[in-house]
Amino acid sequence: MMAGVALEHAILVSLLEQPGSGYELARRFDRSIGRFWTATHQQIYRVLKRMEADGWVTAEEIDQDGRPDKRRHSVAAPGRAALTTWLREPVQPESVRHELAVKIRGAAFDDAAGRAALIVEVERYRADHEATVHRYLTGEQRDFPDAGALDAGQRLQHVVLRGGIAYERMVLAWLDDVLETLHGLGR
Amino acid sequence: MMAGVALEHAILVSLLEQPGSGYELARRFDRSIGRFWTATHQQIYRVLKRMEADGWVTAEEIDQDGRPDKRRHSVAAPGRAALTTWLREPVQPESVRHELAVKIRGAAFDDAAGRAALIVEVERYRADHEATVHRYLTGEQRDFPDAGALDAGQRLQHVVLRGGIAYERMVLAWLDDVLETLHGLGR
DNA sequence: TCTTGATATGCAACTAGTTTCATAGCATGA
DNA sequence: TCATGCTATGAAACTAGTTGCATATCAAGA
Repeated sequence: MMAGVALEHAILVSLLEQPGSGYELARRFDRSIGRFWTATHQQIYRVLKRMEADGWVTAEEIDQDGRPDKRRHSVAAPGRAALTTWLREPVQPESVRHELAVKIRGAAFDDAAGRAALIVEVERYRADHEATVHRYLTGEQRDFPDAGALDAGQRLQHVVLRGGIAYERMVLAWLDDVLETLHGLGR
Repeated sequence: MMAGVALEHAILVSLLEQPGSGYELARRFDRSIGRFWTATHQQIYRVLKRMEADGWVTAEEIDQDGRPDKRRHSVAAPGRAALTTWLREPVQPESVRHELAVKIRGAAFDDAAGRAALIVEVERYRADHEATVHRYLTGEQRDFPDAGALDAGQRLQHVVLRGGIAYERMVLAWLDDVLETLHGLGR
């Protein structure tokens, strides 16, 4: 296993927090985990299958009524050992793919119509982030109502969520700066 | 060309700002562009070759004394047209791969020794970001000393740099929160 | 002279991630 | 009954990104 390859590890952490099916994991990656690690369901099912073959996770068939059966995965001892090993490796620098920043610098090579279109896009993008921060704040109220009464795992989940909130707020303030700058070019 | 596939476009923007060799592009990706789009030199040379074959960029052999020859690339009309088309496509959400956040949540499933090791890693990580924000601030002073006397391209580069600075400051504040939380678990 | 280090370019093999497509159960409402 | 939509899993093909290697020029210093 290479250092920095973390989808396996993100899945292990998520399954340790709460066992679940591939489908459930995919939804968690769309919400909570997806804040800092994205993955599609295809990728998750593939990696889950590999981890099962390697004995890192076990699966249990669950009959459900009212909906299709599912396979609930749990972390086995070798998976937990692999996670511990990985946890003690040096942290890789975060990698960012920020398309909007490329487009903003690219706007210098487009005309007024292109910059007007970019303003519209930035406003839409801003609305998305506005919605995200509200979702995070609602989740924070729901999951961590009493900051004094949390166990270790909850405190760690909470500090990561606070990071997500701080990130979203920073983005919103920066997008206001971007919009002001873009409007300023027209004057 | 798929939407959201932006290495080509990041290279086009960088070459429009300033023509240069693959090597120079790789250094820019380590510094300025790399703030929001990472790429290794191997990837850059490969994509550059493809863009040259597609007529998006042209290359000119430059004899240098005191160092090896290089091939300076410039954007050709089809490349500029491709960039304009891409600029007007909807902006994809930024994708984040934040390994540290996974490890913080993972620390709930490690022992006290593991958490102590994580604290050391977070401190090292914090020092890296501290150095980065200083580098950005120095670059800001150097490249944008007089905010009133900038052309459109410089203003757009400046607002992206301000985003980088805001991001780094947010990260530093959050890492302080993380360290406090990790220390709090031991008490 | 020999080593180190920066500049400069590139191939080959591998791993990770995305996109498209396919299947199927079951609930709800038109 | 039929369409829609959510739950649930997965294959196959493709594209992007990483890692390891290879090569070469030239400067500076041991």
